[in-house]
Amino acid sequence: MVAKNMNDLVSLCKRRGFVFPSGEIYGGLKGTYDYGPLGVELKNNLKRAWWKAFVFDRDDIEGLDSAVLSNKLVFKHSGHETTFTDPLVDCKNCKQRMRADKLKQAGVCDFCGSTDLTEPRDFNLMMKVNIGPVVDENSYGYLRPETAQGIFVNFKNVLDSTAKKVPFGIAQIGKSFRNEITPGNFIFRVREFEQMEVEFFVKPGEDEKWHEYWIAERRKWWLKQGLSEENLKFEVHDKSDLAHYAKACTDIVYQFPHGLEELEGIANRTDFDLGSHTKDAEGLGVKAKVLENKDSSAKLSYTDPFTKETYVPYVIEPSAGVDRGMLAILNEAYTEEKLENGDTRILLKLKPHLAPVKVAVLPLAKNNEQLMEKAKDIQQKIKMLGIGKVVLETSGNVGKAYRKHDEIGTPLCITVDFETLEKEPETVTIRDRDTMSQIRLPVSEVLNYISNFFKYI
RNA sequence: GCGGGUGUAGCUCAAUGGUAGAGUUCCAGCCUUCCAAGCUGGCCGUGAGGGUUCGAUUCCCUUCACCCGCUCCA
Repeated sequence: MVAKNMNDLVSLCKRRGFVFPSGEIYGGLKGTYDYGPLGVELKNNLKRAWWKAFVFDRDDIEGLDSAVLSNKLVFKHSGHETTFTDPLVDCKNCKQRMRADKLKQAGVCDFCGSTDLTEPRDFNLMMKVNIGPVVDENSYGYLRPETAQGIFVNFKNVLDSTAKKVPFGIAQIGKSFRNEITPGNFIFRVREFEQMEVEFFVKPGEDEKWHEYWIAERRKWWLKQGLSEENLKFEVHDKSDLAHYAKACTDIVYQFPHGLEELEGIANRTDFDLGSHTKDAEGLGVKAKVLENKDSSAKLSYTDPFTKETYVPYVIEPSAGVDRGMLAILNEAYTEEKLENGDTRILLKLKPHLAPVKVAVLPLAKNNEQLMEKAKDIQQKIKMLGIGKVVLETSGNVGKAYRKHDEIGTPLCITVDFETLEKEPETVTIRDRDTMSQIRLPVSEVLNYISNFFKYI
């Protein structure tokens, strides 16, 4: 499948209420978007699918929701204060901008060879925020640049309160903030974004095996969300291109409209994180290069109950972007279909569990009170199934209503017509979004049909 | 942040230094017998600020946002 045009996706998102530029009536704010009535449903559905797969369906992962506001010591010891800063230089000759520390030759422009470069300037990617009513030079903290650190600093709390045994993981979904130098490509790169991360703690030496395991798991999960195999690729990072915390990293990349780009990073973070946040790293035999930590009050180690061996676990981190995931899913689902009469039908072929609206109930004619009453009655019954959003669709005529729900990805439309009123037992038609085919069933069977249809994969 | 481009109705697109228009969407009413039907009426707009001018959506400046390229690694 070919990547779609980003403009078509942006336009649909705006038109139907998935995504709006944030604070649009005031001109917007760079790198921020608001999710509308349908967008929030899709996003919640995606997060719920993730949470179910990794927290509910497994016994070796626990959930967490840590604070966005962070004590600055967390990001001092995580290494972000020093490494989350990019020194950039501009070439005065050809006007290109480059990472000062990644120039092919120091002091020489990669593009035109000029040596007329500006002094390196630091771009700090972390958002500093004043905390507390009194503003002074020490009253700041950070909006977390990643959810991961909230997990590491709670390692001991979770271990003490749940009696988990290594290997085990902690999962978290939440907002993170980065002063991206150049936000762009719609919701792909934004300054406020949402992550879904598992930090999976393993015994040193078993880390590479678990790394491979998680790469495979995560691939399977994205396929279940509807991404196609041909648009999903892997990229193994070069040793020279690793983040400060990682020993190895494999990205799951997706063919977005704007290019092949990262959807999720799966990193082997070694014992760098727990090692950085623990006291007495040296005494615990931490292998990663970490600085001595005199601020932490805890030993972040684990003692094997059988062998009595004490060590600082290694961490495998599958870290996915929610917003990016949603963009990938929208891109994948967006379909333009030529109809026999020459019309184009736009539809979102979303997986049922992700669809913002699960079922639309349509009275064939909205000026008929009996049809309306019956439709409302059936809508109520479907709502009681607890599958999600079920709407009564009364705009336009049936054809229009079908097209509208095609475009927002509603998998099933139930139409209440005159036959429903006339015959016993009462029947309605169920229309399938992707095939446009209809079947007629008694209402009682329809409820079963719908429950089964939306039974989670 | 730098270079280049773009901002007119929810969407797609017109027009003009002199009252900003169409299609579609949306809302209301009439109608309705399964895939964007019809009729009537209605809501909504020159991204924001300033300048030139008798008059600016149009020309100039500033700003904001978006798109493409450079750096981004969810």
